[in-house]
Amino acid sequence: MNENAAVSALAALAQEARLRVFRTLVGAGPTGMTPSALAAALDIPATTLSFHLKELVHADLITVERQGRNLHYRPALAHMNALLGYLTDHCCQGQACIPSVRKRRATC
Amino acid sequence: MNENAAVSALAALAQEARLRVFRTLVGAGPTGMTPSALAAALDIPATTLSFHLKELVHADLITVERQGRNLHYRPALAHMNALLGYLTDHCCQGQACIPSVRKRRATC
DNA sequence: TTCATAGTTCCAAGATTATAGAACTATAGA
DNA sequence: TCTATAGTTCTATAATCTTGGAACTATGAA
Repeated sequence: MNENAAVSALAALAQEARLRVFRTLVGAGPTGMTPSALAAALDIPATTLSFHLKELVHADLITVERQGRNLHYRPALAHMNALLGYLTDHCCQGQACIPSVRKRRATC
Repeated sequence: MNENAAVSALAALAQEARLRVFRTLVGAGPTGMTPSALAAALDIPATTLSFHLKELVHADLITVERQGRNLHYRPALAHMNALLGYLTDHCCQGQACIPSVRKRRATC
């Protein structure tokens, strides 16, 4: 994860609808969710949702796979974790994390 | 850290100049840095820098304190760690972190 | 006071992002 | 092939963000 990728991923998550989409996909687990299920769950018009899904795909935070007539979107947890790693590295640079966080993070 | 605060913090970091400012402040340690030092280090015009610093302050990611004629900006590490905690919680929801990340995160 | 330095706010322009209807593409089933 | 369903792309509009010069505010020193 470099600076550009980090900015892209952060920008993708820095929007209420997209953060909700991502969180919902994470909650859905490895099966993923179709756009129609997401649209119903989050009450977002199909075209708007499609726009946001594309943003998340471009930022490598979710993946998509077709199964018959449906698409399945899934969270790219490895990339999300790479982002967390990048932020962790650059928030701790030159000093220790504050203890409360070191503890909470280890229980993840 | 709630959804709104997370979106604000993510948006504040989702911009190349601001991410660099934040990283530079983290690197500077507890003394912080003045806007002129930041402007020199990052080659950003004063007005543009001031705009970005305000965004970061509004997102609670940095703090500012006047000392005589100078201002000292410092990273708000607790808030940054709260953001990481929020993201960690919502990326791991319902399933374990992938192992490689659990390891790396614990060494932070 | 007066001046210089540090930094901000004001402002206008340009660029980017978000929203959602209409039209289009792809797939499965009859 | 024809039709219905799933989803996307096209398009226009509105909103928001970014940039940086000019003018302004605040502080310390002479």
